[in-house]
Amino acid sequence: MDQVAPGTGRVSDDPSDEATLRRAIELLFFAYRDFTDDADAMLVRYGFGRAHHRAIYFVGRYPGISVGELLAILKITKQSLARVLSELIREGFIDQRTDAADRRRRRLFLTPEAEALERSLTQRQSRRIAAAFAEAGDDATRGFTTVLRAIINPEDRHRVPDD
Amino acid sequence: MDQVAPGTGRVSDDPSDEATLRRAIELLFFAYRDFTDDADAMLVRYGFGRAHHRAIYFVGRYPGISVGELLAILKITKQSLARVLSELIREGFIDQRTDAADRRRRRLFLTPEAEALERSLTQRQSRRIAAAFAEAGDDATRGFTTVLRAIINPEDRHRVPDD
DNA sequence: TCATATATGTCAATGTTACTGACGTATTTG
DNA sequence: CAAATACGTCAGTAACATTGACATATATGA
Repeated sequence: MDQVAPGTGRVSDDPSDEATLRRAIELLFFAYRDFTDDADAMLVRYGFGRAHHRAIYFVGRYPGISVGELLAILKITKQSLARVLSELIREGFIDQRTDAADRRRRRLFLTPEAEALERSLTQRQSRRIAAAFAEAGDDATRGFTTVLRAIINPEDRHRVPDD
Repeated sequence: MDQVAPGTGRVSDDPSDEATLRRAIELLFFAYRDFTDDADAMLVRYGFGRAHHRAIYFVGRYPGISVGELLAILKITKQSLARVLSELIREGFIDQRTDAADRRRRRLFLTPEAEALERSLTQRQSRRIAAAFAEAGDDATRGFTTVLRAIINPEDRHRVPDD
């Protein structure tokens, strides 16, 4: 195998070799697996899943967001979102208000209860990220941000602040 | 809002403030969304989903892996894996061989067809990662790796090389 | 104004991935 | 031999996603 650089006994640092890329793939898998677990564990108590969480998160992030914009962020189908959204509305987690200017648009808002849940979920995940940042240092943190942004499709990079 | 550091007009770099942590959460979401899309698009042609991909990936990564070890990696239930695995075996993508020493164990291997599929899927995802690494630079790449590893539960960090 | 486009909601049918909990069997190990 | 381990399998359930078609309200451009 060419996984070990000659003489070092470690994975090569050449960022384009296969071992390095596979390592990145695996890091993404394991990190995302554990990262989502933090929230999943809380959501079961509400009968919600990951899709509900994502909707709550982005409605909280962009209060008054329209259904169409939320669809563009989540990249799921209208039906998938509709089910999740109608459950959240029925359970009193999301309010829908017709846009005053363009009355085709429904603007979405979190109820106070949902805001509390969102804060709690985000806090959990933030704790994990903050611990990793502290452990890795500021330099690594900047690198993490830079690479993750570069992984995102160019047309969607504007969705994350600090361009 | 305290999202803007005084005088900079940009998101603060303090890696523990809320805006930075939320940005990290969003980066993870968007990056993982686009990253998995690469493979998902190929898998539909085989009638496979993300779970099949993960099984194929890790059996390819660790030829002869046991069912139990695969479960520990994927962190899904035995039943979920059993369905995926039996489909892959039935379709000729995975071979099962009883371990010679401990005959309770079933060791899993990719068939040549699955190896080809695995390479093709991994290549797609690698291309995205490699492009991001090239764009971000070696320094950022190391930071990315360091932080992602720190996000993973400590007891599972050994699963990714270069400890 | 009229035709077209947009935003949203909703229907039916379907598939993948996941869960819990229980049980059976073969095999290894103390 | 008893207990633990590895694996497979049963039944039932649910979350999350898909495609495609259709309805409605509203906005907008020719």
